[in-house]
Amino acid sequence: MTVKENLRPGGRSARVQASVHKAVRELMAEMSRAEVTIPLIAGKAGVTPSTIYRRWGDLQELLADVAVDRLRPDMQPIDAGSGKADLQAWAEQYAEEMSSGPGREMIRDVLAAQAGANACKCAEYTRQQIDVIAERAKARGEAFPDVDRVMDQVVAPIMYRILFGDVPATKRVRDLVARVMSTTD
Amino acid sequence: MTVKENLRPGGRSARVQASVHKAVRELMAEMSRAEVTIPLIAGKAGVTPSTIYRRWGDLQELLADVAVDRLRPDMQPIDAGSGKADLQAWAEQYAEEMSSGPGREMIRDVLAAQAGANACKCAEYTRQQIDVIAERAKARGEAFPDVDRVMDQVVAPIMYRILFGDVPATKRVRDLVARVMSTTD
DNA sequence: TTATAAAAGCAAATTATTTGCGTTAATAGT
DNA sequence: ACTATTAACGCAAATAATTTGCTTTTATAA
Repeated sequence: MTVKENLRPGGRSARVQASVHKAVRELMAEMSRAEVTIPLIAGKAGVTPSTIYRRWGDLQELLADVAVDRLRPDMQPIDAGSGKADLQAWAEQYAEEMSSGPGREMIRDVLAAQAGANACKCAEYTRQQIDVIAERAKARGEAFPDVDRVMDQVVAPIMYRILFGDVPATKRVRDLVARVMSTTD
Repeated sequence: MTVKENLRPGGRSARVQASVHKAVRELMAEMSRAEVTIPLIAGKAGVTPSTIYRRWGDLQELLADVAVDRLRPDMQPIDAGSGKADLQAWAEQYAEEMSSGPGREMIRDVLAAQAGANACKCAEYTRQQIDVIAERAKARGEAFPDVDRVMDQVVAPIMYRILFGDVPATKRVRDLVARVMSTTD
């Protein structure tokens, strides 16, 4: 039994959404963000511009919708043997991905949209990844800091630097992890 | 002696910039952001739309330019008697201002723009405020954490929550300050 | 199978953006 | 103080994006 998304007549399944998302991803790969327009996307997706305008409102909302999709982690954090090693490996990869050109653009797209729901989803994805690491550590019998604490002391500083300044260096990420793992409270 | 901004002929002083900024501020006060357009701003500022397009490129860059201006602190952090009290008072006010409706919009405008320079400026303003608090504490002979540390453990978590989720509660802000002031390194 | 309603297509109307060219005004050099 | 120079601005035409009214299509409910 498939899940029905629309409970009323007129539901249009996900065909348009899928082809529009695909068109956005492809266009963003082959040209600069400033050159991507809704008529262009519509043409590539085989739909009318007005369909996109009515469904997403404007380009920013559409880009945010696509970006949050691409920001969803596609795998579990790797198991590096201990909670600290897991968190360190995860944080380094996170910092690298998010500070890359495409990573930065996706974050910007998500934050630039009016609807705040997309940004919340991103934070939720991150939190879930850390949750996995925390649960694994607890299952091993290790001490592991509260997830909120990790969000505050590791994730937030990494993201702040990416958004408001430079790329966080690997050493700095390691320091952040070391600090949160060393403090008892 | 006034500082010359343009070293070549043709410099146009700051008249247009001032009137356009003023028009943006006034329009943003009386209508929603989605309704503000460049032709509207141009009309109110008494300039031609093409002037704005040529000077700022697009609406986002203009809004970012105005926002970073408004985000500049207009006074020194208040002196509450001690480094910890200073930082606590400052952090609470910062969190409140930035999580307010206008505050969120200004941050979004700054981050949504392509040019990263505006975002850097914002972080620089914040860092300067904390610098003042730190210097004052040192002048009193108090211990005070490194400014980078305060950025990581107080400013970044506040901003992360504002951008990616809920409004940070006062209690949480106080906890962040208490933690950074208690750890030796 | 049929009725219904949400979403999509189409095209005209509106609005925003770009661009070429003439004009204005700030500075450099005399 | 005067003139030459050049960047920025105004204007208007051309182009492109967005909105909107109406029709058609299609997924679901009955």
